[in-house]
Formats: sequence, structure tokens, C-alpha cells
Amino acid sequence: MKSALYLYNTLTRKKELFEPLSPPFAGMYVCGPTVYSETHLGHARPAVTFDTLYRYLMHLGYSVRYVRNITDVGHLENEEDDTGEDKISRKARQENLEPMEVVQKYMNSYHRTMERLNTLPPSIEPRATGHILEQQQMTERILEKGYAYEVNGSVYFDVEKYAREHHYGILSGRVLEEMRANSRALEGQDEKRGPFDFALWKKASPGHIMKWPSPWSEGFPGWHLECSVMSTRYLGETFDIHGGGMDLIFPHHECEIAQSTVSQGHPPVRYWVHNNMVTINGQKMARSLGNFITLDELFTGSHKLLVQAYSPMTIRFFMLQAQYRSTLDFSNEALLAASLGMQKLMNAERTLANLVPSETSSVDVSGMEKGCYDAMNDDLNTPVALAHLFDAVRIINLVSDGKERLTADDITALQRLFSTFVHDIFGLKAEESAGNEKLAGVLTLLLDMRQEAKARKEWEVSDRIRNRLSELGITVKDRKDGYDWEIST
RNA sequence: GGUCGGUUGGCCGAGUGGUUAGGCAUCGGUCUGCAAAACCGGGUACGGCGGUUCGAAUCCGCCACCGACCUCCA
Repeated sequence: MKSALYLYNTLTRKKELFEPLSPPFAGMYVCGPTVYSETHLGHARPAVTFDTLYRYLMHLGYSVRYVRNITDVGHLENEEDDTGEDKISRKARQENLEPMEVVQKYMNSYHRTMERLNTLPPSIEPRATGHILEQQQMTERILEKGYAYEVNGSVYFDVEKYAREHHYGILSGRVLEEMRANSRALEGQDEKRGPFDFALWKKASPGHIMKWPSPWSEGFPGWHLECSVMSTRYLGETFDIHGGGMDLIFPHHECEIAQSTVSQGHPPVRYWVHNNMVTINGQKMARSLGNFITLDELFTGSHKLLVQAYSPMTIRFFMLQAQYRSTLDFSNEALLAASLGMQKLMNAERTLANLVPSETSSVDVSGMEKGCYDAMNDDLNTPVALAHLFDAVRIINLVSDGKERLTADDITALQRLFSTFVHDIFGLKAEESAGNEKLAGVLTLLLDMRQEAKARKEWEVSDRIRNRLSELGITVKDRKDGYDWEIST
């Protein structure tokens, strides 16, 4: 039951049983960010999606090597008009920094943000600039095989030639002839023989800062090359899972397939997994569209579209409420709902810890675990798994209210369910409370005194305490046999 | 223009032939000194038109609208 995981493979357009090449090992490569500006909500989607997949694979017992790269060179700002400027070089010029300062700054910021989202660090996080030599070697190999050509110190992949012998478009469903017929005029740019050829190596223009010597010129590697090189280097010539955003299917992943197929004689990846986009007002959220909200802005509420701050775990829960291949639309209403829903889930877990066991159970808790596994095995259907967890929430609250009963064994089973799915797999954790032990002590003192006031029916005193605390963001919940309190984040 | 995907109740979002998805919001009730929390119950749905079927949100056709990609993007 546990191990029958089905994943949607973009390559075959079907859900396929996941069977790694060499169990118990599983390899996964995911395209990471180009580190030239702040991390935004869109970046959280693949991060959370593949973190969840990583966690689930480990839970199923696989030894997973999870590789996620950092693109720190070679991502051109605008290839089409041939300004040919590297995103990072450009930012460095704008901010008057060394390119590596730009890289470091935004990489640090990315890591901080990922940590707050409680995504596990990848097993290896390689950087393009650390693999210049291998990228040159792969370029050479492709040249030797005759699928690339050099012009003025730059080397391009010969898509036309490749497409005569291989299926260029196998991943994206694109047909070269149709692309030719429908592409916009690409004139005057170029050194390229064919309009769809892409750079393996780019000669640096005068003044370009990030460049390395090579057999062809002082220059830098093309964007698509780094992922082929680093995935092969750390996962082998054939590996299990390659992940990334759907917007990378073409050309990026299509080009990776072409490069590796030529270089090693066979395709590199067995399961291509792609997450869908986060949208805002129905449109993709992207840096280039200028409609993005950074994760820091979400965490602090400092963006004009935000009516309040949303915690990292709210963002994570928000992502999990949708299946990863669906678009997910941003709105304050949706995030607020996620925030409240998550609090309900987390509160139930605390309630669970205090349940008093009975001799017999009056409800059946056996189906929920299976429901969660079935949902996860069905291409990571996290929203359905969450629905099962909310079934458990209802039961926990009923038992807490004394309306149903659970045995100690069943309570333990529920605790295991929460521990496994909420924490281990979904990566949700209790928010860092705004309080600390001293605050907790003060609150206990104050609320004990309020209980005593209530016992004396001094409602003015008890209400005053409750209202003042409420103003401070501390909610008091009276119970039959005491009280509970909660600090809103 | 081409390729692919989508259109589910106030909002988000599951669901591929018949059975309550779930969360949030809303209404009524229970509990409570009053609230809050929790629980119970209710209402609101499958873009339009046609077809297949005993039966369709789910299959087929046509139409409308939206989005992604078509070498900047997670």
C-alpha cells in the first residue's frame, strides 16, 4: 500500500508507477532559482512541491539524493534581441556589486526563506560557476558528435540536425515545423544557423564581467547546459526524477534532453515532474511580469495587496491545499482561509496530546491513514490527504468534548498519523510562538486569577482580563475544566 | 497563429458515470455568566448548447471565456 506511488510524467502524459532505477536509492534533480533578486511566492511552489515529494520518498523508505541547483551564471536577460546580458552581471552593474556579491546576497536570502518554509535542504546544491569545466567538456563532446558548431567564439547546439534524427519536442509536444511556421521573425541577430539553436557557450562581450577561458573564447556557459551537467555529475547518466516549474518545460528541459541524448547517447531522465504556477488575478506571478509578491513581504504583510501578514506555515499549507499540477490563485481571502484552516489543524494536534483514553472507542479511526496514503500515492494529492486529516480533527475535538471515546491505542494511532503526515511529510510545524516560557508563566498566573474571579462571579474582572489579552493578540478559550490560550501570529 | 491545460457553490480547492470531498465564509442550534473555541444541522455548485446513457460535474461534439508555453521566468 505504502509504496505504490504514482507520479504524473510529463514525458508520457500519464500517471506512472514510480519505480526507481536502483532501489532503495532514488535520485531527484530540481531546477533551483537564478539568484539575482528576492524570492517570491512563485518560487515557493516548486520548493514546497518537491520538498513534499522528497519527504514522502524518504518516508516510503527510499534513500534519496535530492539535487537542487543554484543558477549563478549564464541566464541571459534577453536572448532574443541579443543584448546577451547575463541576469546576474546586469544586476551587479545596477547595484554596483561584484557578481558574486549579488549571487551571495540573494542565495542567502533564498536559503533563509526556504528554511522558514521548513523545506529540507537538498542533499547537494551545486552552482553553475562551480562546474564551468564540466560544461566545457560537455560542449566539446557535443561538438565532437557533430551536433554543435562554433561561430565567432560561441558554440551553438544544432537543433535542426538533432531534430532530423531525434524527437525534438518529445517533452513539450512541440513540432519544429510548426514552430518554424509560427515563430516571429528572428532576424539580424545572429550567428545561429537555425532560429531554434541555443547557446552552449557564449563569447563574452567587451565589459562583460563573468567570463572564463575556454577553447573557443573567453566567455560563459549557456543556461540549459548547467542542469544537464550537474544532474549527470551527481545522479548519473540516467536518473529517476527531474522536477521544476511547468514554465521550464520548453525550452529549458527540452534542451536538456537534447544535450544529454547527444552527449551520452540516451535520454537522461525517467520521470519528468512539473509543478503548475501560482497566479495572481488569474495571471502567472513572475518577476518579469512585475506582479510578484516576495515571500518576505508575505511574512511581514508589507505589500500593498496584502491586508495582513501570512506566516511561512500558512504559505506552506496554502500550497498543500492545491494539487501541485493545478494553478493556485493568490488572494487575501484564500490565504486567510489557509491560515485559519492550518490553525485548526495545529490546535487539534495539541488537543490530541491531552485526550483522556477510554476503555473502548466509539469511532473508527482506521480509515484515515489509508486515505492519506492513497491520496499521496495518487500523484501527491495533498488536498485529499488534508481532507482525511480534517476528519481526524473532527474526531479529536469530539473526543475532547466528551462526545466520543477513543482507546489509548487509537489515540496513539492518531498521534502517529499527525506525526507522519502533518510533520514528516507535509513539513508543517507549530509556528514559533510569539511567547516564551516566562510569558507562559505570567499568563498562567493571570488566567488562574481570572478563573478565581470567575468562581466568585466577578465578571467585570474576568472580562477585563480576557479583553485586554485579546487586544494584545492573545485569545483565551474557556473550557469546562479550565482554560486554554493561544497567541496569534 | 500553433501546442497544451483550464472553466465546480460567497472564496480557495478535490472529484473521470450513480454515493457528504475538505478548508474558509454564512445561517440556525448545543455548550457558556456573556463571548471565544468546539460540536451538531442547513442553504448555496458543477461556463453555454446539443448528444450518448436507466443515470453525467464526470464520456462525445460544437460554442464561449480564461491561462501557460512558443528561447526572460519556479
